[in-house]
Amino acid sequence: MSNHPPVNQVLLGDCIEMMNSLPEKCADLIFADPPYNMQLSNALWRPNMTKVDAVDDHWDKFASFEAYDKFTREWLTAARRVLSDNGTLWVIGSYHNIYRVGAILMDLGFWTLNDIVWVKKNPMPQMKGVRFCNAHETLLWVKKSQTQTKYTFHYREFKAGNEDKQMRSDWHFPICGRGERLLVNGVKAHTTQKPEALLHRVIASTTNPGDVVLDPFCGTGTTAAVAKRLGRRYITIDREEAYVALAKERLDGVIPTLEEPRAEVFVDAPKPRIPFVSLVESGLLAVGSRLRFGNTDIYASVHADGAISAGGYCGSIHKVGALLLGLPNSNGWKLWHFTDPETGEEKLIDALRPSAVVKK
Amino acid sequence: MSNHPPVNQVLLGDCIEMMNSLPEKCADLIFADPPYNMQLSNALWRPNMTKVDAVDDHWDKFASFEAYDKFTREWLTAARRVLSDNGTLWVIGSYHNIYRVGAILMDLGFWTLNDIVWVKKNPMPQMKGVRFCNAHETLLWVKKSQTQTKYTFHYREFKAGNEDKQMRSDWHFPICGRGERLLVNGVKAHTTQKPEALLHRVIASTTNPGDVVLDPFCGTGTTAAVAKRLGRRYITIDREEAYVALAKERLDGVIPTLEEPRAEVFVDAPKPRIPFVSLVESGLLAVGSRLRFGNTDIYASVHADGAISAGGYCGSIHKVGALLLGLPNSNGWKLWHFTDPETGEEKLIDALRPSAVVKK
DNA sequence: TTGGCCCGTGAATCCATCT
DNA sequence: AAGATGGATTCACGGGCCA
Repeated sequence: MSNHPPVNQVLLGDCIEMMNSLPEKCADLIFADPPYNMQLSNALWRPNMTKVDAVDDHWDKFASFEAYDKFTREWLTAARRVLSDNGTLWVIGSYHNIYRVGAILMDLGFWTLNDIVWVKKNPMPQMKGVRFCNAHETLLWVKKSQTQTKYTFHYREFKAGNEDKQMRSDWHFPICGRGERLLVNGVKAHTTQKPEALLHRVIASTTNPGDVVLDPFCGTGTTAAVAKRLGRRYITIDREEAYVALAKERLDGVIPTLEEPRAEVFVDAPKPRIPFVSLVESGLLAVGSRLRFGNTDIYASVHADGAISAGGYCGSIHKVGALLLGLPNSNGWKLWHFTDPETGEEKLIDALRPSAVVKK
Repeated sequence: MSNHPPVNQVLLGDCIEMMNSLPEKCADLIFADPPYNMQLSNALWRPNMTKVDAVDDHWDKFASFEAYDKFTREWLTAARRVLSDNGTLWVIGSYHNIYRVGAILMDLGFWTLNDIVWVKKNPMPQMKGVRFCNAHETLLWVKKSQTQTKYTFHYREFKAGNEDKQMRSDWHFPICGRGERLLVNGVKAHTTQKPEALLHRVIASTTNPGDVVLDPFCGTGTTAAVAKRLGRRYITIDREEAYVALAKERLDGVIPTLEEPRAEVFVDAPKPRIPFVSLVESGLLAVGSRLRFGNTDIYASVHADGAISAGGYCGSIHKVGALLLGLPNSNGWKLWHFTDPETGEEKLIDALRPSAVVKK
């Protein structure tokens, strides 16, 4: 295998073997929708196709849980190897498998960022009236380790797209409907095809354009299709030739929708980081000028080196502010006010930061 | 220990030992809110520079995942012994623990009926903008084994109380706020008190009046309080004397709200905005309160699950109303009147819907 | 009485960079 | 590598105060 991963391809084969043949740390994001076929079918029948009738035949169930756990550990271990050190991983599942997957993720050292519930607008009803209608699925979003500090998350952008409120852990989407669902000879091509809207939120929120998105359980290729549409690269794997063929055909029809470049000024973005002293150096604040602490009677005087003096303390705007507040730390930019020499208005020194950058 | 369980008591002691000292199979329902093993490290400050009052209670400290798993296996094993063969068990948790709990439940032979997501209307925000806002918790509802055939589930009644649509796995309740939260000397008595509305839905949907409800992690006694209010018996355990004393005092103040007997004929039929049961869960309508049918002499009584009984029929506000009118269907919101406890005025229950929406 | 504003607070695995 | 420093970051609801 080359040093460069085979991007924008649908690979045929066992996902564990295929991932192990890819270069290390080549994926920026992994999204996985693994099978969970261990209970409803397997647990009812023994391997020799006799029906399990014992009331508490734990052996059979235990064996199939173990097999599922082994499979899960193996594909997650392979996934971990190909995941970039700044990458994150998503797994989707239902109550049949997600608890086992979640526990194994923790055991392998992954660290949970969020669990997300996909609340279905139109779930399959509960036919027999013996349970609550199962109207959601669960996604786990994890990083490689507790100590990993960097990962991609477009918090600010999704907040802007969500009525200026931070995006929550409950996501509301309809299930994959008739217009979206892939059919082969009039019957659905895959039983658990996921809606593109769900993958859109996953990929758009936790990757950047150009990133490599890996899906080890391709199916109809929804992950790869949304990745391609959003200008990401993809690698996806399935061991069924039929799915590989289907996904390739689907992907051929996907045209990336190019975003225009983002405007320079993001409203509500943090101010540029500048040293406080540059306000003094640039003349925006005169040496010796006075800063009011909040709306109190406490004033600080500005020194030529960017330190300030107030209440008997000399130090940074942050440290002096924190001491006056009795807190371990503070953001001095949001505490101190200067008097605008033109209007006589009192304003936060925070308002001077953009000017200082322009002046540089 | 006697053959009869010590019902309607708050027991002081380790829940594993205490459960092992109870008679076998004495509980019809177990609801457990175990420690979540939150693993918090540093203090968290809000943007307004106040400190988040974190859950740093000693009872939430575990040395490792293994220690937490061992604890979980032990209390679940003890719970299994005291759970009736027709009983079911609920556990609530967050992503910190629920995946481990779920896997262990399966390993012990419990069989999942549903996982339920409690979607919080008003969660604590994500302070640092580095994740999605964690806006839900998860409940697991399980039976003792795959082969268990009998358990209590008031499917029809909750469907009747939910606009004639089957109750789903996503439950929307606000968190336990001021007003409901117990205070001791002005500070919260417990860091993780659960809202009564949540327990109402659990207990009303999966037990019958007179059933024994066991909660091994009593805390402020919410489970027992709701059980008592709904005419169930309770056993609850805590190893902290302070919590036991608090719960006892709380329970002394709880008066059971008696339901009238259910009418013989249950009307079951399909129709739809706010589930009527929300009015009951949120306390806007008391269990057992009476609703007047138009300006007639006919009165209905309200059941804990949102069904009503009147004129010999039990069912939704819509279907019972329709039968009384001799029509195929009706809008129950426009038919039934309640008496405002403050003014003594009769008003349409429709008038309560906005309040319920706000609460939701 | 009512409406508006301010403040407190809730199960939270919650920073980035430089020295 | 660990510690110090700069400075970025929140939503819904209820209660109390004041006009």
